[in-house]
Amino acid sequence: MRIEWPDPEGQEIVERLFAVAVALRVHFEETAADVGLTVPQAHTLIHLQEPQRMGEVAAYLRCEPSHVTAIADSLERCGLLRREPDPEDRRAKRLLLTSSGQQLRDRLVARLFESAPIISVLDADQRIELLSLLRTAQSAAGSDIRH
Amino acid sequence: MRIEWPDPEGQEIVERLFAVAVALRVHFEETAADVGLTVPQAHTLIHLQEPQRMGEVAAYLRCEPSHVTAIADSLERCGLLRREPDPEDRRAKRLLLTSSGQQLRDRLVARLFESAPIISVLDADQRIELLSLLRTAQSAAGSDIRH
DNA sequence: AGAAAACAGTTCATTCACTGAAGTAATCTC
DNA sequence: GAGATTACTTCAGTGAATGAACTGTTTTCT
Repeated sequence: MRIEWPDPEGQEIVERLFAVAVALRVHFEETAADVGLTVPQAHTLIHLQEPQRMGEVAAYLRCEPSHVTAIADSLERCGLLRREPDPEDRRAKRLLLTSSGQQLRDRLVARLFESAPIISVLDADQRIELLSLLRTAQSAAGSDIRH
Repeated sequence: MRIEWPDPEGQEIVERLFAVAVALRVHFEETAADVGLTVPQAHTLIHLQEPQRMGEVAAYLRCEPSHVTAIADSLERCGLLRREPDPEDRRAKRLLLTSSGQQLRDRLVARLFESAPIISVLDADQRIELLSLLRTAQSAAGSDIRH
């Protein structure tokens, strides 16, 4: 990013974290495309390990509910999920994966994690160290996956 | 992300890194919006610390050259940059910031770094540790900033 | 030197993710 | 039980991004 900054060490951390973010994003896009999904479709599929109400999916994706309708339409057309009425609230619908949706989700998740950039280079000790730092850093802030 | 996985520690690292990526992305979007820029406009401005050829900017943004034309048009209309002919190749044009573009870039960069999420929670020792891990992890792979 | 190929940027049509407003049906509140 | 709120849908519109066709410039090859 090449940025001037009074605290060069803090700067480098942010730059490198941005680079991590980019690498993960590209990794996600490529993996989704590999299994024939767009990015929002892949995010939705990943989130549907258990059936979820559409509004809940919209909150997860940080988008308008109307957009979830469109994503669900496309995934339903592909036979990857079904809508079912929510037994607790007849206004709401729950999205749930079909068996082929479940299979595709498994493949997607496996590929996403098996070749994730960055961590593969670290040895066991370094991983533990990194994990501990990430836990500390994130203990305050809460966040979700997003495209 | 809630994902089943044989190596729970590796899984948690990847999940947390995804969360970092999301947080940084949101931070970037908000900061860009704060100074009145869209995400691609902000990325372009940041990259123009020195004048760059449009094709070079396209490579940096990982987009088609025709899209850089559109971004440059909008930033030029705002008076933030100028096109100048590349002295070394009359086919090419270089984008360079006007003084108000330079000012806006400085403000943007300052805000981007001053309140970056995650690191602000860590103390000096932890920062050094994190930085060292990031350096190790990224020594192999090269990557750039992207939306 | 001169013709052909490759290249830098632009224009335009189109795609796709996403928003926002209006509508329908079900549930909550008083 | 009337009125407000909520869950999803429909539809029109925005904005980021692509890809093909075009102009002008440089490179390459003989």
